Amino acid sequence: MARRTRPVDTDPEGRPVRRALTRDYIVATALAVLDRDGVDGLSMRKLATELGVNPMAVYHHLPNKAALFDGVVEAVFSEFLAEDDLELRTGTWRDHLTAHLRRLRDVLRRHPNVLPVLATRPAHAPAMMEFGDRVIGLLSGSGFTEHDLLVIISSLRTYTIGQVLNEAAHPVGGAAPRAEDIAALMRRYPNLSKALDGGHDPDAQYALTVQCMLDGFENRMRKSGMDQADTGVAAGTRSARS
Amino acid sequence: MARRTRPVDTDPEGRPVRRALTRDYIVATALAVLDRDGVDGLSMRKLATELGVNPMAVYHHLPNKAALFDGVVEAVFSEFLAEDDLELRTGTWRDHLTAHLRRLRDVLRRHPNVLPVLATRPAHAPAMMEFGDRVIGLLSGSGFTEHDLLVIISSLRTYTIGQVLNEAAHPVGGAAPRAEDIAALMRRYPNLSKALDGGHDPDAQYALTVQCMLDGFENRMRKSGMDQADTGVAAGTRSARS
DNA sequence: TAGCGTAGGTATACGTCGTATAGCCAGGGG
DNA sequence: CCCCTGGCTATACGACGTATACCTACGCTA
Repeated sequence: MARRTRPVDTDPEGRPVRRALTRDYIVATALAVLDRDGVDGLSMRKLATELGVNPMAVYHHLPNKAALFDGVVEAVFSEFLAEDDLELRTGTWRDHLTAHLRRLRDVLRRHPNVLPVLATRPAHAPAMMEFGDRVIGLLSGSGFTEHDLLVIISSLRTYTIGQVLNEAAHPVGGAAPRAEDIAALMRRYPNLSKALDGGHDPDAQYALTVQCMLDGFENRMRKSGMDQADTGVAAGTRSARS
Repeated sequence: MARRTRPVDTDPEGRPVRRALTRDYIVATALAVLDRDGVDGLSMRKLATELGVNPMAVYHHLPNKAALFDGVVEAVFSEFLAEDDLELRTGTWRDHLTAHLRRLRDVLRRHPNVLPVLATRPAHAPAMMEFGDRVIGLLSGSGFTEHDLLVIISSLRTYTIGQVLNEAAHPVGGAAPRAEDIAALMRRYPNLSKALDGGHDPDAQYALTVQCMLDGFENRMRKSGMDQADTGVAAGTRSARS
């Protein structure tokens, strides 16, 4: 491998075979490897060969592996923010928040292998702050204080990430569980079994919990109805059971 | 090291210096090391020297490191269940649930370094199932269906774990952030800054969010008031702002 | 009591990991 | 023209998880 030592190598037809190495390109490749091979499958050395480069080359753009992980998490949030920008801003504050969270959940579910990394890197990701800031700005006229909006959005974000993490269930040290073992184990718990017969729909559980949380926040924190056409939403959607 | 090859070595006074090696003893030692040195500080080799034993000895009691992590998580949950057993069962369903969650949160906060491991190992821990099962049984007479109770308890558990994980903020790949950097970064987001002046109390946020979630669940899912002395709790605690 | 299987430890080794250190080399500014 | 510097390579080190093989005292049966 690496028959030539030149910055731009060429394939037999003479076209460049290796892109210029930048931080963004490295991070994007790392995200792809992570999606494909999981957390334990992403090593600096494998990343380097994926880039067609010496392992140490990466260290000229990123100080260490932790910074690489930071970059990957940031990339995922950037993906979310890009999608989020496309949405129009109509409807009630509840519509805004639920749509926001749905997009967040979609992006996270698209990268299940990033979740263990993302979930343990909470507050200091700039994209995460961007997330909070824009939602607070968006809903600042809806009758909540900024502080309350921060509580709302960060609690919902925490729950959303945790829920997607639960559904993905990719333990950080390897060792995926087998579904039948779980089922066998659960038979030992009668109340759990009773709660689970008739199946269990995680999507419905998520949606229901979010609506309940919004109800609760509105009930305790909302000062008055400053939002247009937004009265009685909680009561009106009482029938929205799964 | 290991001057004698016998299962029980002795110190100069002749007392045994090494306890018998069992799965439980290994797991307990691993938990102690994890608490002290963090996830990246727990290796099979360090654990073995901590036990005064050859690295491979551990593999006679646990198949691999993932199983060791499973055991540690199980041990933490067992700690929680032991404390939980001591509590009396009086008061309303809200009292039960909030007390339950407070104990869970306390135990988790006692082991911040276990959190990244625990949070990525969600459903198949027997102690976690025990958790759900007993709460469902405890609250089965409170006007919720078993299925709804499962939704409630698992959502609250997910939020609780995520919140403690956020507060601990120990990223899985190393790289702890510095508080001043976070503050500097936050100044770039005006809405966030406005929301955070006057300080931010994570305990209050947690308690408030839990109460709001309980309000919401009660509002949408509770059939009738079968619990004693429990009517109007949500409205009655409206003034319990932080 | 002699023999032996086995449980539970040790010894050694392999391949992989993150990354420190040092060298190499083309492009550009004096 | 020469040298500095930025970006890549080469090599090396120590730690990691764990496969494999070996050893040895204990408890069983005959």
